[in-house]
Amino acid sequence: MPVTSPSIFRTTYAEIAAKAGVSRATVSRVLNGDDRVNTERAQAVMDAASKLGYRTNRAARALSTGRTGQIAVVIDDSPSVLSDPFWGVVLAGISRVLMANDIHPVLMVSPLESEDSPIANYLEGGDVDGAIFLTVHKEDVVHQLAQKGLTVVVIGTPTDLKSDIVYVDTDNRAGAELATKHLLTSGCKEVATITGDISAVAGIDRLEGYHAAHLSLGLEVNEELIAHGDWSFESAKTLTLRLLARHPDIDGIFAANDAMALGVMAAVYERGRLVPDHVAVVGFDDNIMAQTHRPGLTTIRQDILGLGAAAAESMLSILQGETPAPKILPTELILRESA
Amino acid sequence: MPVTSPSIFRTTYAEIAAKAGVSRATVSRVLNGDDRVNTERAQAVMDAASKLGYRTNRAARALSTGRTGQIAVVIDDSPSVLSDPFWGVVLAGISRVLMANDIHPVLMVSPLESEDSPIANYLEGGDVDGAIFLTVHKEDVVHQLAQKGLTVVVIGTPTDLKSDIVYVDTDNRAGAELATKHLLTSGCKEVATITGDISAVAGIDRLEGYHAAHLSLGLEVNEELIAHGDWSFESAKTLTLRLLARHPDIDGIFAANDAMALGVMAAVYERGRLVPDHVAVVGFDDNIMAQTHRPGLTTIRQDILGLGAAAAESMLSILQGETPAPKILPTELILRESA
DNA sequence: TTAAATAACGAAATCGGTTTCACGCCAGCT
DNA sequence: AGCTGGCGTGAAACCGATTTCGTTATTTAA
Repeated sequence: MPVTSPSIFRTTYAEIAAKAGVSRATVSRVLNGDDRVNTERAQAVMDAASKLGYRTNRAARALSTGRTGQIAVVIDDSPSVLSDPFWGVVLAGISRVLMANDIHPVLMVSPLESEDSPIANYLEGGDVDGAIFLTVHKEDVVHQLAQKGLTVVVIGTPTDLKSDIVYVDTDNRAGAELATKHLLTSGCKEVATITGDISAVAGIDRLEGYHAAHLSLGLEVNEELIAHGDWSFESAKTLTLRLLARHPDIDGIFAANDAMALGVMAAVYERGRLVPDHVAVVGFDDNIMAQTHRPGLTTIRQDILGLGAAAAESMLSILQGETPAPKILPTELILRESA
Repeated sequence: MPVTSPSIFRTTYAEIAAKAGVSRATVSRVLNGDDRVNTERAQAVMDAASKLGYRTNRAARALSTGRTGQIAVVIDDSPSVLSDPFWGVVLAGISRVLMANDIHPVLMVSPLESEDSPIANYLEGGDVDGAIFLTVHKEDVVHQLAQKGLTVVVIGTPTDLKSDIVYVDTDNRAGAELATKHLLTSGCKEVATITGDISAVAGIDRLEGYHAAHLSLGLEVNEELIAHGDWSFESAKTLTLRLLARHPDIDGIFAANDAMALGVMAAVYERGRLVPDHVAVVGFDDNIMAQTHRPGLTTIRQDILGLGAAAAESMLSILQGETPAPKILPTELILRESA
């Protein structure tokens, strides 16, 4: 056993019990807020506990109660998802809420391909009380895990809405509508869009918002102005070049996320045109890139921190035995120079 | 007790023991690779275990061994550190290595102000085998924790090098030297620098690199060309405006990180000058902003994923009873348009 | 005034692995 | 032949908190 002793000092119920002159059972009762204990004794226990610097041994508690006080946060790192600042902020939101409730997030960065990948296996192992999924991995795997009794919350709307999986999401549709309307009502005649991945619900919803904006303003959508990207800077850049070549009169573009909006702008400049003078651009997310880019990107801000917090709250709520409804968070138009 | 039963199925040693016709002790020995067990029996145990879908109960093991198989990853979220993609990637690196060793990272996003903040308290509680600190919080707090027996690894060089705390870092000095040399040897005559926070070692080291580059080329450093920023876009922008006003002949600027490099560029444009034509700019980090910005930012790439991985490896190494040396990771110059 | 109910509390079992200890057995030694 | 030394194994103790189950002591109801 090549192991050094982690010489961290711990006091146990036994010591507190001895010092306070009660049994371990009573110590447990007091420390867990059971009010049926004689006031003086309770006080004695509290005193002893704080004097001895007691800290509960979570492993022991977990073994005894079957609750670990830990929630897995699962991130699919296909290429390198965490390099997107978005997820970092979501993590912060989750962490904040969980920690406030004395629950610890266990980070698992790894693809969750199949039902018997190491992660799935671990999640079933009962070493966490639940799992929050940050990107919709194989949705069916998540389902299977839920089926097996794992408490699950996903961030992002599931494809299969009939499933009763609890989720939280940004109001992508309304946000996209807001963005598109802004372009349409601020002088643009020909507003194109670069969509995200259309196999993802977020991608679909943001496209629907684009449609909805036209509809509510009594305008027709020209299907030729819709180009299907994949959320990436590069895809947006190429698609925009193509769009502009075919439709030189385009004067506004809604990109389904900020990274693509930057790609759009890069393309616009490459064609020798200016943002927003010739082509106005609106993005979606409001991440740092949107703020530091020149010209500043007009975009839809989602409450990312709130998204994480909401997911954590839903998780806690389920763990309390409630059945929270899905939460859809509102968005906000942030005006900068690009539109 | 407002609690639902997490109905996850578990099999225990007892069941395996029964099925294989041995004692629990033997099951434990087999499953932990003790080779002193009769081969046939061992095989029987293995079969039974896999047939029953055994998964070890980490809480039970932790209680028994005193090792939890968990490492805290502590992030100071003063403003909102996680919105910097840098840390997300570090996290991924840590996670990858740890998971491969069946150790789980527990995320703690919270300021670690004092020795008795909730986090410090938790870390002392022994519910993790060690802690990796992502931004150097109050360095003395980390020391105190180490003193109390917590196994500690920090990312970033500590101010107090005499302390024997294990750390990993990027070679900031060499990277900065590389950046500055690139500017000096590609035609720039007046190369300024916007430093990072000089109270941080990374800030100091990158400034030293700037000096070293001049020195090794036999050039004098003009102290007036050094402006002290705080890593932020804004600080760099204001400082650059001031520098350019006072020294119009500046034709190259090394910014101590990418965010500031973008600030520098913003300022340069605002003065009506062009990058790299009039002023060449080099950053440090190579984050997404560097890649998506126009013009592309020439910068120093650090191996961020490797940084996290190295930290995790050092942690594992300490846990094995070894005493790893600090690791300093090399950097690389990435050429784009800005210089 | 007595029986039944209730309150306060401790002894002991429990959660599921790990580890010490002792026992039986066989090989190798004198 | 009689010992010593290992080896393989299981019984049982143990980690620390929780919880059931009784046992007293104190009320309340009859």
